Amino acid sequence: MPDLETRELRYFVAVAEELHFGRAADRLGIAQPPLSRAIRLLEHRLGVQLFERDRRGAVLTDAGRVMLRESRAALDAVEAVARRTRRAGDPNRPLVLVTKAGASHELLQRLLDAQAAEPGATPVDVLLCEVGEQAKLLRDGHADVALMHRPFDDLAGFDTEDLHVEGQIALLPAGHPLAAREQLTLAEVQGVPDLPIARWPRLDGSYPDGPGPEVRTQSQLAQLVALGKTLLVIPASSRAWQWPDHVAVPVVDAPEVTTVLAWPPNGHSPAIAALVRAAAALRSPG
Amino acid sequence: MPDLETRELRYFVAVAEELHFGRAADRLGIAQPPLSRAIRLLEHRLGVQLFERDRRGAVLTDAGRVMLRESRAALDAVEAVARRTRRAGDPNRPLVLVTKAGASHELLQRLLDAQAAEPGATPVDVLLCEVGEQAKLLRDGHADVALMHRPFDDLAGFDTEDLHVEGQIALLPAGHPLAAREQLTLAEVQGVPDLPIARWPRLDGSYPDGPGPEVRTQSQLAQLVALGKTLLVIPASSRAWQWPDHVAVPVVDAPEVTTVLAWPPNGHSPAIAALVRAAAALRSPG
DNA sequence: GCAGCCTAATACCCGGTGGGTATCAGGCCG
DNA sequence: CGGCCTGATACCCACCGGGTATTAGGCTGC
Repeated sequence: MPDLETRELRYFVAVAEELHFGRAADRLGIAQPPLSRAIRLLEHRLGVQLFERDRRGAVLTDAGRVMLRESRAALDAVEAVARRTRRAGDPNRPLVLVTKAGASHELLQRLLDAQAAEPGATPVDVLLCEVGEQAKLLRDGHADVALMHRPFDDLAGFDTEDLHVEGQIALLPAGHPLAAREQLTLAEVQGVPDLPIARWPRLDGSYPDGPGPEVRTQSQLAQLVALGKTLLVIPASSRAWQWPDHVAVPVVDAPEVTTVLAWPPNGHSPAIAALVRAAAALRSPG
Repeated sequence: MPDLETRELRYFVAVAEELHFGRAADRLGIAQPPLSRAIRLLEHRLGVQLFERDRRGAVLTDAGRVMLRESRAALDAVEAVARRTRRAGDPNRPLVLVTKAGASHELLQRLLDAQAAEPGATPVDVLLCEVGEQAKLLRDGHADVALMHRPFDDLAGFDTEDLHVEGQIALLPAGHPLAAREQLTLAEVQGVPDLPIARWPRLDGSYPDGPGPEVRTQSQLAQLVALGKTLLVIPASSRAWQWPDHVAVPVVDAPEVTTVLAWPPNGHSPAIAALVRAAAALRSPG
């Protein structure tokens, strides 16, 4: 049985995401018949049915869902080969550190300063991305290390070093009754009917049910808070980007948030190792 | 720039491992000229030199070493797609748990019993492998979960659950002077000139320097111990497979060994989740 | 109930490219 | 200097991945 080719994986992923052979073929820039044929050959080779063909398109079987998950990981790994190899060929390549736009700059600044102070330190490029994208960028080789937040981010499959632990605060409009409180509980925060908590997309892109507005990016969220449409529970250090007329109140029983440095587990490059050392040194005495 | 195909990765890995185009072509079952061409196209597409061509074959550049590491991971991921998808299509597939041959059966037995006791438990197949192979089998989809040992095994990239912590013992011939002691230290054990400690291969397959015999498998080792050629420092629970005329003495300052359950981080299948729950429950009251 | 559509599947053709064979080129060695 | 062992070049072929045209089968709506 011949091995899978990445082309076949890309074809499968396209169909699995579109659930429609025609649109998937469009997206791939090929015609529909060869795509249908490729998928059926794939099913035949694997001995597994991946789609239930329906008049209205196609739906994934259980095996298809497994394959989709695995295929995405494999394609990221293949992309990472190309990216990391190219970057390794560049003699004075910088490290790429990715972090959420809007997260605290203070910790990052200290980390960069500490690392730059070491002799022969590799320069570090900082890449800002939207919430939840760090893991993908790390996996597909766009970035070398990431600042992430437990328990929010998907840390599966990475090596990590804890940098900082902090509590969370609620961000409220200044005039709101709760804004005068010294502290709040999660129950109180979740029970405010006029300020429902915004909903973030899940890993698969869908949104949980609930009254709050759907939100994809930090800037959307910032705007909604400015409009007084929602409230936020965020790490204390993120207070930096609150609007002038908002108030931060500690939420005493919210889970603690740990800022971690994460990197892909394979073969520690010296540059990454040095950065991790700097990070570890930063934490213990500080 | 077209994406990398797994065929190209396999070609590259073959050459990188053989460091010889002719032998690599042999191994791949193709002729040498197309292989040379494929590699040079690859270098051209990536814009990176991967090999220094020498008369006596080829040697890897720095970028080539990066690519080799990344390629192996990517190929494992692609293989895992096929394996896991096939297995997902099998309606009553068992979970495959891999563990080192020769490790303690006691803990494993308790784990299997605990899991089997739950209603609707998935059957579990046990796969035995040689030292250090678990990680690869887990990565390429041959196994679903593994019993591994920190700090010995390569746990990078897996989710883990600690199961058991224990000290280590030295295994000696019964007649040896140190066999009469109540306990030993690492320094004493390493200083026995007539019983040098055996050497295991590193991750890349090479052996560290030293006086002890080179060893690849548990059975080789068992034989050497039986012959009185070497001594062992091993987790206390592995005492089970000692020969009749050998003696176990605790090594007080040896690092503690943690037995962990490890599994690939992507999308927790219910079956794995149930096994992990059983494992966690096993640990806390026990 | 039949016409029209929207889906995926089938039939068939074509060209690019991956692979084979034969050969070349250049150092090391005897 | 001549064998020889390396990778590189030249050239050819056939396979298969992709395109176009068409079919098949439902659901929808008039």
